[in-house]
Amino acid sequence: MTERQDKGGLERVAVIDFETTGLSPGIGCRATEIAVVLLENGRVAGRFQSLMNAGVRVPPDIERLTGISNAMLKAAPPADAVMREAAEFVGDTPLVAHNAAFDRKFWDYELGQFGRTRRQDFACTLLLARRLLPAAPNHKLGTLTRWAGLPATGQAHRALADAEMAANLMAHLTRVLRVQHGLDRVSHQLLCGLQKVAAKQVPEYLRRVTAV
DNA sequence: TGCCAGGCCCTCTTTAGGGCCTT
Repeated sequence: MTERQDKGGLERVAVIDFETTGLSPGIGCRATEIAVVLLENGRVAGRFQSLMNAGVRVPPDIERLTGISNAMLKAAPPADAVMREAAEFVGDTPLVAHNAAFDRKFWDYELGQFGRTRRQDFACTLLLARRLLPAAPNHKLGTLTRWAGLPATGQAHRALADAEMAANLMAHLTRVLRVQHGLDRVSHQLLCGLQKVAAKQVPEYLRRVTAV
C-alpha cells in the first residue's frame, strides 16, 4: 500500500466519467468530455472537467442523449491536450468509475493516442453496488443516486454531473462498508479485491479483511 | 433500417444464453 490512507474513511481516489460518441473506441468512438472528481476521506477535494475535440462527429442520438453538439466540440480544445491535463490532474491517484470497464477503455485509448499508459487500477462502483446494495431496484448510476437519497448533481449524461454522482455513490458505499460491515479503513486495494469476489462470498471476504 | 462493444452475472449453466450497464 503506497497511497495515502485516511483513518476512518476512504483513501484519496479520482472518480472519472467520460462522455463519448459511442460505446467503444474499438469501433471508432472517441471521448467528447471528461470529468474527474477527487474524493478524499469521503469529501470532494478537487474537480476537473473539459470538453475535448477528437476530430470525430457526434451521432444525432448521442447528441440528444448528452446535449454535447458538434458545434460545442468545434470550439473545444484538442483531445490530447485535455487528456494530458487530466492525467496530470489525476497523477498516481487510484481511479474509480461507474461501470469502470467502459471508462477504462476510453482512458487507456485516449492516453494511448499520445503514447501514455495507465499507471493505476480502476475500482468500479457498479460492481461494488451489486455486491453491497443488492436490494436496489437496479444498479444504474441515476437509480442508485435516487434510491440511496444522494444529492442531485446536475444534468445527467454530462461528465461532471455523472462523476459527482459516482463520487457520492463511492462515499455512500464506503459508509456501508464502515457501518454495516465494521471496516474502519477502506482502501482502493480493498475495493478492487471486493469487486472481484463472487456476491455470495462477500461476507466471508469482508470478515477475512476485518480480521487482519 | 438496425446494429455496431465487452465484461459481469444469473440461470432453465459450465459444450450457453441473455440481461445489465456504460455512451
